[in-house]
Amino acid sequence: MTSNTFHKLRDDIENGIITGEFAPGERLDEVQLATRFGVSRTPIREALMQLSAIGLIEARPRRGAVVVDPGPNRIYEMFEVMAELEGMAGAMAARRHTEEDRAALLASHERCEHSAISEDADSYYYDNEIFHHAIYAASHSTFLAEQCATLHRRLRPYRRLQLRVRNRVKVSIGEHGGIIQAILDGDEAAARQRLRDHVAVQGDRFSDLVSNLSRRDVKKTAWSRE
Amino acid sequence: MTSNTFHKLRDDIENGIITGEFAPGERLDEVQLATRFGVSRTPIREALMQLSAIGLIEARPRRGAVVVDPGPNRIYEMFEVMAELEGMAGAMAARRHTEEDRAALLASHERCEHSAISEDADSYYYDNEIFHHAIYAASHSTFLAEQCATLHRRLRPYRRLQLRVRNRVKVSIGEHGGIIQAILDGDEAAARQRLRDHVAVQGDRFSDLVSNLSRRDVKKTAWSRE
DNA sequence: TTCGCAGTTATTGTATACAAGACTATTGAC
DNA sequence: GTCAATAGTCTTGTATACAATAACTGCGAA
Repeated sequence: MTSNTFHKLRDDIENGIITGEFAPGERLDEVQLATRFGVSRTPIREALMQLSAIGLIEARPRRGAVVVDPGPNRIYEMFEVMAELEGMAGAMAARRHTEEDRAALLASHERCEHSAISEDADSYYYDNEIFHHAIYAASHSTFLAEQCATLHRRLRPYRRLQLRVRNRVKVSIGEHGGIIQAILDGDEAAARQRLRDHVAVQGDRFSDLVSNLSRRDVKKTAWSRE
Repeated sequence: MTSNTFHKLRDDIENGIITGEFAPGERLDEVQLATRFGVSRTPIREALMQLSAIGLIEARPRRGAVVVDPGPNRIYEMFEVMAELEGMAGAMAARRHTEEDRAALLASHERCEHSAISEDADSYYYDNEIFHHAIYAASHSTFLAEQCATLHRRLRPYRRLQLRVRNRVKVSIGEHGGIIQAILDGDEAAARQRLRDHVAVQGDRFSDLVSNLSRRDVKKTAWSRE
């Protein structure tokens, strides 16, 4: 548990970005972060380097690091790729899922239904992640699972925005049911297609996303006046 | 041109890994690299941090960094994902390519044919990269293009191994022709399918890959005796 | 009043010094 | 003779000091 110092820093800052504590476009001051976390600048810099490599922040030479602010277009592109990767994971899961995968999928699906009924947005959000990770695991491709998990994580904040749309949770649950069935039936094509559609931000959902983004932007500018 | 010091370091080490100068499993000593590049340990560490975040090296706490050694299985998985992403890029390129994209695709294809005829393996390898990047660009999804480029880069060494297989270059050129045609015809499904098949490591090609990998391993152990 | 230049300040980039954990070798005991 | 424990060394992780550059502010001139 020694070098977890810097590892923990990385996760903390990453979480700060994902939760919106560090708003997109915000400058990340090294000494400020250092004093905040009670460490020197060195481990902070190393954490920022990693985040920069992942693409969460942009390190401009001699000008500090800022949280990247992907425009609606780029966010849409990210969801597009995510949809394709999830579809792929679904197809592979349909072909390769084991008895344990089947149990995990069903269990996570039930938990999602439970949270949806209790209308607890946060717990649904959490259980939804478990559901998707169960699919990644069932694909039995560790590399694909990692790629999916990484992208899923990066899209977290926007996924969260989407859940605010009226009835989205209910619709989502219904889609989950169809996905589970396709996977357990071993129907690759259906699993791929349903997961693609489930993840993709198409039609109305895109305008909903943009609308939510701009609402968040207002809050961001309010913050930046502090 | 100021902070390019560390940026250059990162690229240099990355290149060293990709070209095989730093063999998989090899330990990367910080002071050794520092003296070699004539800098202090600090920028070296920052470069290693980025490579660790990308997944090219594994940083074990207090025990140094080693070049990751993906087994045949993982390499296969990476090609699988690459095939899917390239197929996606091809489908989007078929739908969205502009007149400039068309020109770039045809030009890069011709260059590939030229290198293939002259049987210059290195220049074919290089022109092949340009061809694929032309497809990424034609997809007009910057995020997808970035993802493809990153994965393409990581698979470089293994791609190179594959070209050593007899007749692979000739077959590859033929596939390129079909891909170009599908894209320019606007045939999304065909473009996706042909690119998938072109990239995927299926059937004999997988055993060829494994065979070449083990041959490389022999060379690696020979190196490590130096 | 506004634009431009220069000096100052503040922040990043790099080096070095110090601390702490892991590997190794040697010695002692069984 | 072999195994284990301890001391020593080596390497990584962190802090601090110094250097260099970009941003800012203030002053002056057009």
